[in-house]
Amino acid sequence: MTIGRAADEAGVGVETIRFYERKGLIEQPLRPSGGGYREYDRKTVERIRFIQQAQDLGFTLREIAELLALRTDRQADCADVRDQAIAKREEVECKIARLEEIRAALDAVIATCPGGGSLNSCTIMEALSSQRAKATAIIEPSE
Amino acid sequence: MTIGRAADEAGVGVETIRFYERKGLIEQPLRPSGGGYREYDRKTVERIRFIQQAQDLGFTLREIAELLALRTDRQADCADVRDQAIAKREEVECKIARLEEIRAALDAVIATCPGGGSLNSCTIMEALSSQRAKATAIIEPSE
DNA sequence: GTTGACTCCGTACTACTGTACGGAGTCTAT
DNA sequence: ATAGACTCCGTACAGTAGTACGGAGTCAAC
Repeated sequence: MTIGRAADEAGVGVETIRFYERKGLIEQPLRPSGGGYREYDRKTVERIRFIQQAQDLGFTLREIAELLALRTDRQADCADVRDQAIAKREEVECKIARLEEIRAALDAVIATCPGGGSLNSCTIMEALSSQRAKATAIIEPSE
Repeated sequence: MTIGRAADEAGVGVETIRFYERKGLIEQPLRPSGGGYREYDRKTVERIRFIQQAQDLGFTLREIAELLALRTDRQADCADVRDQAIAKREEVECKIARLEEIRAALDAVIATCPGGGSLNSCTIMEALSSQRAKATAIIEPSE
């Protein structure tokens, strides 16, 4: 299998494979002695699919590299992977919480906005110009 | 006020101010004729605070530049700002939904994980190695 | 009048995940 | 044997939001 074929099989671009190689996520096959094209195998394609799956779950390439390293680590056990997944869940949870804060703050400014008229009386602009340092302060004006 | 003082007042680094200047978010004060330090005023400090506030609400610098442009636009009205806020809310909503999907998928893999033993029987690794293209497929195994 | 702190300015680098480009080599089909 | 498609390889660029560095200029205080 040439790189182009492997890319098709894995559903990524050729450049993406090269990028993963540079990043050490997948090994670059040796070029046949005497020149010619590198030969990619099915395992590499599966490895790329693994990377895509993990990305879908929110793992960064760096984290995926760790997961992949575990795969070849004889000492590694399932608990290591589970720990990673739990940590990632934690992280996702934090991001959600932060975004929910932002959403609430946006809701608050939208709700008080008259929706028309000059910018001088725009409550959103006022909120942004306020001295308060935190967005959360906007939704919790009592201090 | 020198740039260092302005940075302190606004709660950012000197380099951040210079960066905003390069990006056109704030205007660089003219250097006094004959050389010397640039003079920053209170308005610039407030502009920087505005930027921070808007960032806290999830706006990118590019979007903030637009909001700032509206500020000096005589034609602009409150509805323009409101539209921006609503669009941003939409966007935040989407991000939350996507993260909730990821969280659910992580919950699913964590739940089925035995939590110990060899990697060969690790259900998380299996899930990542599966042929399915989407993370959502993991939480909805019926096809 | 000199020391130390600060500013000015351009450039390069950080992290992240790729994408694009260009010239040379190689493979396949006709 | 040659055209067209593909590969190889290094390098540069995309966007986002800064941070770091180094040498020269400037300012205030002692």
